[in-house]
Amino acid sequence: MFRAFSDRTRLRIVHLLKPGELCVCDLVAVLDVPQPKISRHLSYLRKAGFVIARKDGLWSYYQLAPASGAFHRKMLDCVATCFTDVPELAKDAADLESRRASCSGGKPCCD
Amino acid sequence: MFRAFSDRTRLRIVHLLKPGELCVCDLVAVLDVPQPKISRHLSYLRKAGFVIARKDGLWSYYQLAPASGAFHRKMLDCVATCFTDVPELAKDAADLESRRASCSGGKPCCD
DNA sequence: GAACTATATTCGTTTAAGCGAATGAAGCTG
DNA sequence: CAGCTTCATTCGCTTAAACGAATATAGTTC
Repeated sequence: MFRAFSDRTRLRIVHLLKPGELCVCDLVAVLDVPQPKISRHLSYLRKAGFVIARKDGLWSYYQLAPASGAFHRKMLDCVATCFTDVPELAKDAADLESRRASCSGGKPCCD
Repeated sequence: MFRAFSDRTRLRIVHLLKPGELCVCDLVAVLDVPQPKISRHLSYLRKAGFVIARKDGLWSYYQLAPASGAFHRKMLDCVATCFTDVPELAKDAADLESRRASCSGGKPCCD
């Protein structure tokens, strides 16, 4: 369980997913890591029950899974606190914001 | 940070230390793992700032470190919740209790 | 001080995690 | 259908974590 959060990339993903669901291409663009790496970590988080996937045509959207128990809830709480301490994570959120602003269409812009 | 808790043996140690300080030999006896392994994990936890050591003659006593910040506090909170979910941890606590009963001296009994 | 006890550390090996590159699968578009 | 886009998965490799065995350290007891 703790192991799911013991990786930097996974933490960054969870952080970005906190406000709401995101497309895989958004994560790739904002975190600036190769797409297979993102998919691998998303798969890990999905199997651990921390995120859920939704497919819409060509795109896959991920969001945090609703807490499945007391431990899960505490865990998310704990992660949220951790976010305020790590500057890199704040930068990710800002990057996402600016990306959101630049592509205003209803569909994601993955180019 | 999360990585410190991502190991089964370390989680068991932290669990046993929750009620109060323990001697290394207690941990070795209760968890039934080799002494060097216990010492290695204690060293890990000490460097991560989660436990503190106290030496009294021939024995070393370890206890949980006081929370050093919001994140640390949440983390301990999270771990406490996790304990109720894992049966193996409950067994450890019971083993410690029975060991406590059998050696009633003021000093630990490490034989 | 010699033998013993509890704990810490080192060494070499094994095992698991994470990664890049390439490939596969599925849906869209023209 | 051909080509393109998004995402998932596999393969081989590299790196790091964890381990057992042996050894070192430091304090105790006789």
